Amino acid sequence: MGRWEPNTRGRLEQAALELYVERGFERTTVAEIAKRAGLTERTFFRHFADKREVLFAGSGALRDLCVEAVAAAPDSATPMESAVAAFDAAAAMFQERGDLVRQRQNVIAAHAELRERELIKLADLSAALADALRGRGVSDLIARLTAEAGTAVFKVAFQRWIDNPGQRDLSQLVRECLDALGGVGAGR
Amino acid sequence: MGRWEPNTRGRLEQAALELYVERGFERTTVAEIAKRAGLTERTFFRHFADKREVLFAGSGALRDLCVEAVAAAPDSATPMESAVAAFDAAAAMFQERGDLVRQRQNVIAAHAELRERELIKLADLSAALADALRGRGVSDLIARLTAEAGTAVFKVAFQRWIDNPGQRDLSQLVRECLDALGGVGAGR
DNA sequence: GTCTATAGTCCGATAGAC
DNA sequence: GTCTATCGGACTATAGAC
Repeated sequence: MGRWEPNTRGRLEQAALELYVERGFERTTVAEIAKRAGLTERTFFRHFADKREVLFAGSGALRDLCVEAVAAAPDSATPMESAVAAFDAAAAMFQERGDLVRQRQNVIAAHAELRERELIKLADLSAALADALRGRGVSDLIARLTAEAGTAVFKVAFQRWIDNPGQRDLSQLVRECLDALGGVGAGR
Repeated sequence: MGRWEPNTRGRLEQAALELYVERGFERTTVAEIAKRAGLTERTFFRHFADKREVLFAGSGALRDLCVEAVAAAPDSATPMESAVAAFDAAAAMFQERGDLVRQRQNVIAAHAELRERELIKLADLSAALADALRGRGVSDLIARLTAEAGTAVFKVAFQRWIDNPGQRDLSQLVRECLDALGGVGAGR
């Protein structure tokens, strides 16, 4: 038991999300977030590189989860099947924290700066997936294409999941989108 | 002939790119850009929303070009064929300004902030393509999937084009990537 | 065109854990 | 002693308000 309250990062994350929801992202200062968490501005920046990053604290863990799912896919799996295993893992994580994810997504959708950050996190995920696929012996070109196209499909499925709350399972939506893309003919 | 030198925007764009190349994006201040263009800081911000945006001045025109290409595709074209027409138009534009595009891409690749901005411009392009496809009577789901997956393919092709200068035509690379993705089985 | 708030960095100080 | 986490103040540049 130390001098400080435990779980500094978590408190900052929660305070930030609350304030972003209450007053909007732009009308919230870092000083206010820190104050609500019982800390100072300076401490916020020790934990998060900038005001946006605090909303994406879980993205590293999500990426690791996806990479592990690709690595754990059976040898017989095609590149796209391996990628789908990753998205299933991601979908399960989102499904679990449904309300929190939706609240967070509302904030992100309302601010271009946050959408930018979200997109680069997705690009990081895609790069990590491509790496994982190369680790399975997939060629560089196919690894990149599978990761990018898979991420694109996931993006569409996720958006549908957000827009239609409680209608369908996210991983089911991913499969439907993938089938639809196959039907449209990626190579035609 | 007015009181001011002509082509204010263009001069700011050129000064910015030069300085970003010479000293790096972060080590360049807006005041320096304005000074080199013979203008004031204030004028810079009247033309560009922020320090990043000056590198993406052409993105609106590129998006329009792509949208027009989709609209101009023959009625018999599949959604993906229409999207490919858009990417062909984009490829021609990039091919034409090869050196400038590479210089600009070097700067972007070196700075996360700029990659973020690039990604949102690509997302805007994808959204515009989806809109154009819906305008052709394509369903919302297929329009989004085609636009997102097509953009994903273009991203990979563009990266290869940047990494291997002068080897192959960009539009040819797009086709090769699309074929490779079709081969890997988007829907399997 | 001037003024100002805020983001974000840098330096150092401090206080506990080990 | 070392390591790590918080805090304080001064500072620059961006970006928006007036």
